[in-house]
Order: sequence, then C-alpha cells, then structure tokens
Amino acid sequence: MTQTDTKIRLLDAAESLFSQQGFTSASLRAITTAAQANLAAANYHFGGKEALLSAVLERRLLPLNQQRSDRIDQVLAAATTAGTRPEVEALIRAFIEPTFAFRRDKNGSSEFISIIGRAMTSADPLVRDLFLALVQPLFSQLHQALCQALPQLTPQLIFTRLFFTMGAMGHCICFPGMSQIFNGNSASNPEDDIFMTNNLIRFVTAGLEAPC
Amino acid sequence: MTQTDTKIRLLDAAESLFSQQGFTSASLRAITTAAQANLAAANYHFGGKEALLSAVLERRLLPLNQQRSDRIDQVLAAATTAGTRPEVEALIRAFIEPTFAFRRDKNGSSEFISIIGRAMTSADPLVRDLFLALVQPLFSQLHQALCQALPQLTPQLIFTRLFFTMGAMGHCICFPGMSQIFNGNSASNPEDDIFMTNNLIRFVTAGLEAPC
DNA sequence: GGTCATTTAAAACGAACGTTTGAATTAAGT
DNA sequence: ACTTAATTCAAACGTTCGTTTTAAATGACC
Repeated sequence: MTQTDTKIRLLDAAESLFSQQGFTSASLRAITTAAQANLAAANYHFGGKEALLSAVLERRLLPLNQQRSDRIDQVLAAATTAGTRPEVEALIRAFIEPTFAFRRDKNGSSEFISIIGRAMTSADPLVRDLFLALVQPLFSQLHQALCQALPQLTPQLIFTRLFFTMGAMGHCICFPGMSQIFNGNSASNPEDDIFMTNNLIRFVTAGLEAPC
Repeated sequence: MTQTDTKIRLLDAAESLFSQQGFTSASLRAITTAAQANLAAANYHFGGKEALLSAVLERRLLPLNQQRSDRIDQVLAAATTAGTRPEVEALIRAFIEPTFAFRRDKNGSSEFISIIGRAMTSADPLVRDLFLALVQPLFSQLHQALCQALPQLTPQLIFTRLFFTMGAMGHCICFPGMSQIFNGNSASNPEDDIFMTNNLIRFVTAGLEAPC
C-alpha cells in the first residue's frame, strides 16, 4: 500500500462524500474511514480539508475543461475553414456534451459532477471561489465564441443568457440520478442521460438564439 | 418586548443567516445573537433548528406561492374567456415576476429568495424535502397549464423543459446581488433586476417553445 | 397585590468537528 | 544490514455545535 494508493483512495472517498453531503457536512473522519485511512492522513497528504477539496476539484476539472475547450476550438476552426459563423448549437454541444459524457464514462466521476453543480452557487465563498477560478477561462472562451455566433446580440445580453444556460445545466447535474426521473425510470441508464442532454441543448440553444 | 417580537426577530435573523451561510453553517448561537435573544429562545419558540428553518420557509413561501398560483389562474381564466390557448410567456411571467418582485418589495425577503434558490438543489435532504413539499403543488399547476399552452409537446418533454426553467431561475436567485453584475453596476438597483427578469422570461419562453 | 403561566436567562450537557502531536511502522537508498 | 526518509497510527488538543436544564424575570388576570 504505497503513498499513491492512499492519496487516490482519499480523493475518491472525498469526492463521493463531498458529492453526497456537501463540503461542510462531510467530515474528515467519514472521508478517511471510507478511504480506509487514518484520520491524520488527510492533513498529512493534502494539508487540510480545504486543500483536499481543491485537489478533488482539480483532478477532474482540469482534464474536463481541456476537453471542452478543445471542442469549442474545433467548432471555431471548422467555421473559419468554411468561411461561416460558428453555430450556437455546435458551441453549446461542445460545452455540454463532454460534461454529461464525463458522468457516464469515467470511474467515480458521476458523483464528481454533482459537486460542481452545487459549487457554482455554494453559499460558502471558499467552495464557490475555488470552482469559479477553475472555470473562468473556459467561460470566457465560450462567451467570446458565442459572440461570434450571435453578432446581432450585445455581448452583455449573451453574457446574461449564458448565465441562464449555466443555471439550467447546473440544475441537471446536482444529482447523479436526475435524468431518469424524466422517463419515470428508477435505475440509471445512459439513454435517459442522452435524452436529457439533447433536450437541454435544444432548450438553451433556443433561449440563446431568441430575438432581442 | 413581547413574545411575538422575539419570534419575528428570530425569523428575521435566521432568514438572513441561512441565506448568507446556509442551513448547516449558520449556527443557532449566531442567529440568536443577531436576534438579540437568548440561545435557548430558538428551541423554546420553534422546538429546534429544523423547525426554525421550516418556519422561515413557510412565512415567505406560502404567500408567495399563493400569489404565483393566482396569477397562473388569471392567465388560464383569461384564455378561457377569450376562447384561446394560454400563452407560454404569460404563464412563465406569472410564475417568475412575483418571485423577483418579492425580492425588491418586501422587507428582508431579498435574502429569503436566495435560500429557496439553493434549497432546490441542496445536498441536505432535510432542506431539499422541506422546500420541495412546499412548491410541489404550484409546480404541478404550472406544468398542467403549460401542457394546455403547448399541446404539440408531450407532458414528459414539457416537464423536462420546466425542470431546465427552474434551474435557470434558481441560478439567478442564489445571490441577492446577481442582477447588477450583468450591467457592471456595483450597487443593487431595481432596473438591473427588471432587466434580468425580462431576459430570463424571454430565454426560457424560447426554450419551452422550441420545436420538438 | 397576589397568583399563575409565559418568557428569558445563564450554565452545562454530550457529541462532533479540524487539526496537531509524537511514537510506531514501513519503505528506500547505500 | 543499517541509516534515513516517508508514512501510518492512536491519542489528545481546543472549539463549536444543538439541545437541555433550572432558576429568574416578566407578563396577564382576578
């Protein structure tokens, strides 16, 4: 049982319990117990509870943001090659699809996604600022891309509507099993998730493209 | 200083601190101190912290929901009189406008609104269920009304899109001073709030009316 | 003014929290 | 095998929490 093992088990346990109970309510005792580690291990490996949250966020969010950023760049590059404006739906899809795919594919990250769903509007400025600092560049990138796609709208209005988009999406990812309730299913399955994702994309695209 | 005085001061202080710090982080000690009451007063007048939250929610939410419900009924009645279908925008406006007007008008309730913005997606099932039980009838009423307004869409799809609507709106009310950042203002003012409200109504109306 | 219920007050309860300590244990390097 | 660094462990630190208790103060009513 090496150092890396314990660190990863701590990150996994923290991710799961932060997701289920929130940052404040999930105690280091519960996290270290779930990770089969000693209570002091969290402070030894990360330096404190806040630093543990930071590590949990960065482990998943940095790769996810890179993926979303790359897809936005691909949409912009294709539009440039074709000599057209980027399409709103393609940009929104580039942003939203990886987020929900992340929840289906990676191990344990289905619970992570609900952390960021709540971090966005957390009452705790510590949690909120940690998250916002990590997504701010991506948010600006998407905003600028949407300004290209919607030249008839002011950047201010696009900003406002992008804010609504974040709200609609954040609401969907606050609970791991949100998508299945739309179809009345009790067990989680990929089809429900894809149904919700496509409908969300259609919804916010229509909202973003609404006449001024 | 009568009993009513203390109860009201406790509700006001709890509302403010629950809003700023969340249910778990806001302690009864901080609340009773802010209310200029003894620590034991919260348990004496309400029976416990959970019951205090319940009282805080009911005090504001019952009148607000009545107001929203009445306005939805008015839209439906007007459509029936005119022999037409109710309009989506009118129904959404009936639901959203009182919520934001509530924030501007009533004393102290600007902070309350951010409580319900977060309660909707709270990780704490106690907070979440308390809120959901209070809004479920109104939610069903709005859903049924929207089904009348959008007969070409399935109730299931309308439900999904109404869920997105709740997310977009909930995101806007999580912070008292959210509306002003759209216009770059530092101080809160009614115009920013109305700007956001109207744009939110336009955004979700377009999303709800999007072709299937 | 005296009686009784209501409300306020100070103090303490046990439990849970994040963090720290110092010794014991394990792994790594020579 | 020995030394040294890294890791794990049990225990305790001081704080804060929601709640309860018991007495004092305040109110209403006859």
